[in-house]
Amino acid sequence: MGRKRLQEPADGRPTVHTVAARAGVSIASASRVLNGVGGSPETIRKVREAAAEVGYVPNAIARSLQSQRTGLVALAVEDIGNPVYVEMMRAIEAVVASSGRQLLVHATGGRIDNETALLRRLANRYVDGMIVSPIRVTDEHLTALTDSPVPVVVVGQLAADAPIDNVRTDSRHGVALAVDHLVATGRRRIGFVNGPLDTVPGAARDAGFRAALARHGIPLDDQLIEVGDFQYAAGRAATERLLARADPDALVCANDLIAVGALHALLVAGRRVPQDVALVGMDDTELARMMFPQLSSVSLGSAERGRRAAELLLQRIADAALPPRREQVPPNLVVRASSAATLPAPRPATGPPGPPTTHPSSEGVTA
Amino acid sequence: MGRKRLQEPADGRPTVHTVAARAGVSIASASRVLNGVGGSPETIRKVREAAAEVGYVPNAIARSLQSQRTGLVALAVEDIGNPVYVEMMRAIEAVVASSGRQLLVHATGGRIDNETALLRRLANRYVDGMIVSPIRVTDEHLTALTDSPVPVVVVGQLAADAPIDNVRTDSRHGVALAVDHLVATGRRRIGFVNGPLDTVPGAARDAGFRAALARHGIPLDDQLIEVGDFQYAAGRAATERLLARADPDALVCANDLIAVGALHALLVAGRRVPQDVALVGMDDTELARMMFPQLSSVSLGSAERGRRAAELLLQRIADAALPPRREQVPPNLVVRASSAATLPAPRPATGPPGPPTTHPSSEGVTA
DNA sequence: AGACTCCCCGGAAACGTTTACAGCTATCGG
DNA sequence: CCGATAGCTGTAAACGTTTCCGGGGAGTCT
Repeated sequence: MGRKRLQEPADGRPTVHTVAARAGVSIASASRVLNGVGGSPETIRKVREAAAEVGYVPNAIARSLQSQRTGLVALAVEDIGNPVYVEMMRAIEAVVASSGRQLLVHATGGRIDNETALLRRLANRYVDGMIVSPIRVTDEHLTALTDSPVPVVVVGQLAADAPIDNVRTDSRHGVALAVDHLVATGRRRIGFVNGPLDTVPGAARDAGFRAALARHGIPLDDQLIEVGDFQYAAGRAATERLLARADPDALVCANDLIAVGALHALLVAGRRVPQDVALVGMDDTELARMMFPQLSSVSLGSAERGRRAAELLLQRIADAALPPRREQVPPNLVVRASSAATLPAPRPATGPPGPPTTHPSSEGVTA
Repeated sequence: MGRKRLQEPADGRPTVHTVAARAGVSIASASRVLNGVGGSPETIRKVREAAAEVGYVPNAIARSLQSQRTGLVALAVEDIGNPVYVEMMRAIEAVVASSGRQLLVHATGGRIDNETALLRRLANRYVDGMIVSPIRVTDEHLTALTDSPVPVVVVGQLAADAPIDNVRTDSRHGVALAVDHLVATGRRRIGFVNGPLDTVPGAARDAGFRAALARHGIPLDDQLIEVGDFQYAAGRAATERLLARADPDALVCANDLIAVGALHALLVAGRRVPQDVALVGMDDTELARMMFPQLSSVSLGSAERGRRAAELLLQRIADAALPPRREQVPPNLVVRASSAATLPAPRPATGPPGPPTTHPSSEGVTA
């Protein structure tokens, strides 16, 4: 004499049992109709009616428990305030949404323990997959990535033999594009404001800068290199330090936030941009176009990388047996007003400045 | 002769059954030990050991189904690229994380159908609660809010009698602060670049601007008012249109993105800021401090509003019977270089400009 | 007419966890 | 020495859904 299951939970919300009882069918039939699979016309009508009457909405958790997927995809980035991640997130969100899933965003603050903790928590299956863009990578990190219980795609540099889906760019080459451009327009005392050297992007950009100078036969001057965080304030402070001890005629910045900080520092110091100092940022975010003058910037294809990472992830979710894949998005220099002048005019003592130099607000020329 | 339940699922991941079997105890005991409630020392040792050996991680979905909560909180904003929402999100995330929950971020794009759809989906119980900052509110929207099945907190203006937790600011008064400041420093031809008038913030700011001018006895000049989106590009375009037909000596902008666009348009047009045109933004985001000159801006306490909204939400999740509450965060003008000059010097035909005016990069003075 | 196919339906199992309940042992107090 | 009590344990139900499986009815073909 089994006691009949409660039709209506205490909190009053209808379940499939409520609907089934009201329609006078079994929960199996009700479920089938609600999922649009099977059911006679009469049953379909009755169930639909009952569902509408009680305002039935399926419980996503119960559904997930049954189907073993949550319809959630996570994205973990260092700093959600950095426009480059906003662009990447937008691209990812578009792909993810088109597959009927939702995006969960985590800010790791670049702290590595934070990120490994996140990877560990993946094991509890709350998301179907994760895209992570780590700026520091340790061995522990790497093992957490490789034996993650849910699919993971990494955006960024990764050891060559790591069997992890990976979409990267070549930021070494990106820095080279910037240096080539500056050298070609007559700059020689080229400074570099970088992020922390113990990060993957920081190290790559540093190597790229040194190699590019060497290729042009320009001796490296340590006084022209500064390091800070990948943030506006750090970029501004680093540039102030650099200007206090050296006199660059161009500045390459490791990302756009740093470049904006550098621009601020240059203008405060009375340098004209680009006449006295040419400026090139990196990431080509919206921020670069907002500045006056507009900033030249090396696009690392963040939106494209995001889009591809999302596609890789969706494919892997669909088929876990896929071999690990690796995609690469080439960097691309966009020249704007901040580095447009061809050569640094010899600094006029106090020349007749005329009307304020009208910077062409050009939309930027792709190199 | 009931067939024994499978100990190990096909996908090989350990469940509490696996652990229990390995430890030689019942799943109930295993669960109790793993949750730290009860268990003899011997049982505790055995279960802990077994769990460690098989690398057991509890399945969050099953747990959620049982406990009726997911540990997820959603935030829905119009544009994730707007720094003001980034600041709000950071504040919310801090509170939410300190309660052991995670934040799910939705970008609605300001499309209202998108937002109501989101509210509907809430009924599937995928999150424990939601913070929403709508820029347009319809009746349908309002009913979706009021009879939402999960707790909702609204950040922004709302009809006075809506029984919904709500934290707001007084952006009318915010605009008034800006206008007062500009009038006090000698400006008279004050322009206004607003967002769409069919949005709640757009309408409030418009009303505030008109009221403030009236209070100072300054006649309203429609030529000095422009409207666009709450975005950089729209702000720049709107300012260009405004400058083409009028000659303001100050500009109030409905948010910082618009203000940055306005700054760009002003500089391209050869206007000096603040000497020719004083500029005041709104929201006081990081962006305002990045610009050169740094932008004065009316802080609407977005971080504070976010923090309070998160706290309201957590309290309501804990106790659904609470009466609806309403909190208010006062606006606050921060004066920086973009509106620092006390009065507009009569425009020199072509005066001796000397070295580029060194804008003090002051940290801003709170009014 | 009988066998076979096809479709629909309902019962019940399953997803993995927590927890109410009852039974057991051991300890302690009287 | 016996009863009460406290603490631990295992069985089973519950969360809400999907889905496997077997039964039954209607239709069709031989």
